[in-house]
Amino acid sequence: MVKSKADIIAQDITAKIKHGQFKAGSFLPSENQLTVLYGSSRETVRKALEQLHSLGLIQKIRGKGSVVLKLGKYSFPISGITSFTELNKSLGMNAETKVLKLRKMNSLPKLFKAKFPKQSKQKGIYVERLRLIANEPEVLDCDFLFTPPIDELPMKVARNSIYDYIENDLKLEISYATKEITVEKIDSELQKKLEVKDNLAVLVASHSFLSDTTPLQLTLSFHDPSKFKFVDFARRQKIKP
Amino acid sequence: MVKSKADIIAQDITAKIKHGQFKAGSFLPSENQLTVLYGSSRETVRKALEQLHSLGLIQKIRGKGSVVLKLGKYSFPISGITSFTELNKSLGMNAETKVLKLRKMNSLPKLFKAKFPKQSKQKGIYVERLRLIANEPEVLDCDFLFTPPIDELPMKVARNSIYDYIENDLKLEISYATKEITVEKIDSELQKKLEVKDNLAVLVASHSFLSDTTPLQLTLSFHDPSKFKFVDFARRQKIKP
DNA sequence: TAGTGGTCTAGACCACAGT
DNA sequence: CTGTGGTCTAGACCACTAA
Repeated sequence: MVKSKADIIAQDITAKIKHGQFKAGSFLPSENQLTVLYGSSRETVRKALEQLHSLGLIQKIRGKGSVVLKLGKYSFPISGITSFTELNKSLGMNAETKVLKLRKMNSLPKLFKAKFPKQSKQKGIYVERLRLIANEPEVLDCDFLFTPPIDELPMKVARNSIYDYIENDLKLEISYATKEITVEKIDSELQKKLEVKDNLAVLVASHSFLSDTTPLQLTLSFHDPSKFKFVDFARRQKIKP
Repeated sequence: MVKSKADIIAQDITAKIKHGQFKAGSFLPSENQLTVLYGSSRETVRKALEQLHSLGLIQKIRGKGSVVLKLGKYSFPISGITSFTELNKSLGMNAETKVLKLRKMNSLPKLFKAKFPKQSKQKGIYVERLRLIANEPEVLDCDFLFTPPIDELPMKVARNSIYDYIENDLKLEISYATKEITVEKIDSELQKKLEVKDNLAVLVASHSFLSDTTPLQLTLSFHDPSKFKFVDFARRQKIKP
């Protein structure tokens, strides 16, 4: 995935915001100034700013300029498609991953059928991983990776980052996902794995796709309710149902 | 809020997708064809398509075209900033709203202080509303509307749509919000209002702002866990933390 | 080779803030 | 009035897909 000029500008400004070079509450240089600074046209600068705008890093005010918004610690990465490994790194959580299961299968495991009833029989790889933070269970991730496009999944990859493997080794482009968050009753086995008191867990069910719309993966993440937190930034839609 | 040419094109294509004129799994007309169809430049058409892309209605594939994605019933409106009233209308839920409290206050109610500790003392209007679907309690919404910009809130507005009042009567532009979803223990009073068995509720805490970054509103929504569902569409970020 | 989307440009005009 | 962001355009070149 090659980065466009607009992407580079967006990342550079993001970095400057993060490092306090552009401070929350103050204005960015004007679009014309950025045009000069980065040696590009105004439309290109505007495409870069549009990215920051939709992420909630800045607010554009007509006639005045672009204000840097103050962002909560978590407001950045949690919504969107971000792997546990990436979150771990960027938040410095020092988490641990235990791989409980990893095997190839010729059809969709029963566990998934309730949440993804429309999936036809399909080969794939099933991975079950427990995530611990400070030695306490936090999330149980159950993944089903479709074959194709994923033919093999080395144990080492499961212990580290599957996304990293898919993007950097297999050179596939993860593009989008649908997610559903609900609260579910869980059985005693799961309750034991997560070490929770109640028989409830927060379930994040997601279905992710490559950029050519090929289905890539189904995931069921069971979270300890007392530790679960989902942070989101949203803009008011112009397009309404 | 005036609509740009790109917005109109985006809405028109969205409508055509909804009405099956452009079918899920098939390709939209090419950008050049849309250029002719709408009598605009290609960049303008592309800005329209970009909106549909980020909403998850289409996927653009280089060298081939833009595919219409099939969207789940709920995938459209639920994330983002959408009022209960709007959701109710678009999903045909036939919901009912009971206003439990409505009064002006000179400082932030205690209830909010835990979730929004950084808010200074501030005048505003407190509204507490119970939402029922099929005569069963679904959500308890507690809102605090800052004064200014909101000076008055007629009872009739609280029973109907506060967002509609803010946007259409007061002509204010609601722009963005931060949200946080957690699972919380609730007291027996709240438990009674929601008519739930467990002493747990899903809490959606949000802070919304006008387009000039003026804080507008704090909301705490307590959901019956067994009925809670949050659906999201996400794209993989180019900009990473 | 022809058609698709991806990117970038230089210029134009507009609406709005602040002076 | 000047400077800001908001919109639109026409044209250019590129990378990719499919025949």
